[in-house]
Amino acid sequence: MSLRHALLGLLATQPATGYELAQKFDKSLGTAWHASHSQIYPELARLADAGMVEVVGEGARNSRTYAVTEAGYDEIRTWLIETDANRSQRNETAVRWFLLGLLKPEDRRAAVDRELAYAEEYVANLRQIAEQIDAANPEHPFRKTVDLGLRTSSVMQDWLREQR
Amino acid sequence: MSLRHALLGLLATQPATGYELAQKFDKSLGTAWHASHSQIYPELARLADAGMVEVVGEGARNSRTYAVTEAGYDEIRTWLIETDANRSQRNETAVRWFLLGLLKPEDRRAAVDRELAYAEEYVANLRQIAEQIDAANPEHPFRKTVDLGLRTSSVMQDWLREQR
DNA sequence: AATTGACATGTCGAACTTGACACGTCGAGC
DNA sequence: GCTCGACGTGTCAAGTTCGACATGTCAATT
Repeated sequence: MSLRHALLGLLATQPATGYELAQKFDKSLGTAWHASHSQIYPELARLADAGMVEVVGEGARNSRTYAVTEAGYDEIRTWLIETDANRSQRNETAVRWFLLGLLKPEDRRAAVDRELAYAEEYVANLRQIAEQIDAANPEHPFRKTVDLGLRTSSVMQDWLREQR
Repeated sequence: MSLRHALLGLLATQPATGYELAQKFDKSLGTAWHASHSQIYPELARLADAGMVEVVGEGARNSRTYAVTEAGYDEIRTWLIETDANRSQRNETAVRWFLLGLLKPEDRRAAVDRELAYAEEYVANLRQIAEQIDAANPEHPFRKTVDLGLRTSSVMQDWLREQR
């Protein structure tokens, strides 16, 4: 179950409320995994039961801020180093790109242009995130992942242009 | 529901049995979507009910070969050109890479080496597929997707090496 | 003749995910 | 004082996916 580790990872970077985690999923980890609040809250409760996270503060509007415990950090470490990765993927964009070759040239062009427009948007978003991180803390552990995203996006954009 | 379109896409390339489709999911489309036979058979039946695929042959061991109908091809086309992509993703490998930055240097090294070993394997597999396609039919609609895979893999390998 | 392994299809329960519904708080602007 | 929008947590039904169980065929080896 990656949701668990994704949550632990986000909390390891910085303590947060369930609400904030839901936002971070879309903002930073969204390329890798998506989860909505209806999954996040119950999973946070289970993680707290398991002693992997703990409430470190309560704020307005009944909010609870969680942080990773030692046990939680161990869980991340074990998962990354000792467990075999589940390589399962689900990427609708990739399915679409796969099927591009089945279309007639004029249809393909329309589909490719759509994808290029989206890619443009996506890269702009990544650049913005990169700037935000650089301004706040260039040593942020996720900074390098943003770079990876930018590099692969560049390859993908080139490829899409060739498919027009 | 992308499973449906993934199946239609694979069948559009070449008629196949449910069993063959399950293999192709791992072999070619596996990077983009995974589905096991327990999903594939029922979905094929639904597609047949909807008139998007039809049985074009029956072989040994009660096997049925399906092919895409005109209606099925229309469905692919409409999906690619007119529907908005669902950008949701689930990629455990990416989650792992994201969390790499949280590890201590020596731990990170171990995790990165694991990932590099897997990437090596993955690229070797892609190269083999590329050769097979080139030998059989270099114009195969999926050939270009294999190239994309190779290019992005190369970027990812470079990135992983930098994280050691 | 028996065994083994790939071929081939199918079902079912458990687990996961999504999207809608539900409730309430706080701050800013009118 | 009221309204609106963001903040914040929660549940539940419906749909999707996974893994295990189940059944049987065919070809090649022992």
